[in-house]
Amino acid sequence: METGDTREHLSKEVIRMTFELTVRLRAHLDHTAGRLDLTPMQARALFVTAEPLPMGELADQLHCDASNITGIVDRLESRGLMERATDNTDRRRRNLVVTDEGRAVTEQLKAALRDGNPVLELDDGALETFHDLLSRVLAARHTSAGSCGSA
Amino acid sequence: METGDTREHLSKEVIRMTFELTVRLRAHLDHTAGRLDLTPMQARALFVTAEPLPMGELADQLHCDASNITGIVDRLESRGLMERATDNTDRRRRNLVVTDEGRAVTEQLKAALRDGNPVLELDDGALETFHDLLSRVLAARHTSAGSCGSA
DNA sequence: TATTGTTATACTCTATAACTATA
DNA sequence: TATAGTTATAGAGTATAACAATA
Repeated sequence: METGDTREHLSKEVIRMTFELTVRLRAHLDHTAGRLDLTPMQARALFVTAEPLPMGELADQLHCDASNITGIVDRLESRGLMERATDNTDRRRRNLVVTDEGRAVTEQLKAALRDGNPVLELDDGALETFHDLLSRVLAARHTSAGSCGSA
Repeated sequence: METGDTREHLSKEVIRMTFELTVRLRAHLDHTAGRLDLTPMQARALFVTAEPLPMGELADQLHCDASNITGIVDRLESRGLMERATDNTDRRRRNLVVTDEGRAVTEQLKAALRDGNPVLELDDGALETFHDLLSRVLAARHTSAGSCGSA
């Protein structure tokens, strides 16, 4: 058996499993968000907006077009979970700020996300190893098709 | 420092990172699918339908309501990538079968999914460890909110 | 009576393009 | 002229409920 074949086989398996993990974690997030009366995108927006940030940056972090953010934030704002603050240094910008209620919901979301998360079934040692591997994977720069670039 | 605190801290970090990984892999899948003129759900349907399977089972695997499958399969069928076959043992069922062209597209998809996948940046040893950990995570049964159960 | 898949409905997400207001 | 955000639009995903065909 050649090393290339092993790597090839291993890669295919890992691709399949990361796909499966992604599907499962996505279902977990969607379900958890639903229990808090949040759509998946609303939950992700809250999750990501720890510090005030302009709308375009939220679009980047959520990997979607800026035009979508308007509606998503509209709905969060109408529920009092988020607000648009004006930026005095550049009055085109609207800085998104999570309200107190929004922060409370976000904390509920994070707690609920821990319950039933399959990753946390791992014992301490394995969890630590998993942590290290994730750090390395996430540290790697996006290569060809990482983000929604044109190319 | 107590063990519980370490575990707690580690858990939070791992949750945050799996969330980030999920977002990134999802963007990667969506972008890759788009390059093959597939919507994300169409890509997932093809990915999952290696063996013929009834529509309800596809709904389960895709974690969505059965009513959505009709439209998704309609569009795949109109492109000649998938077909509805009648099941002679139970004529209510329609078994989904990927056509030759559908299989070709699926192979393209899988190959494209490997390119630029951040997980494959890992070296052989780390990849193997990651493989083992994923196996353990995926083997764990869904607990509270794993699937879209009522509860 | 229960199950498989469809249809109808209403809402959300999605990208594209054209627009406003700032810079 | 370029950028941040909005609006309009059309297509796709989403769950719910009511329905047909079959079991």
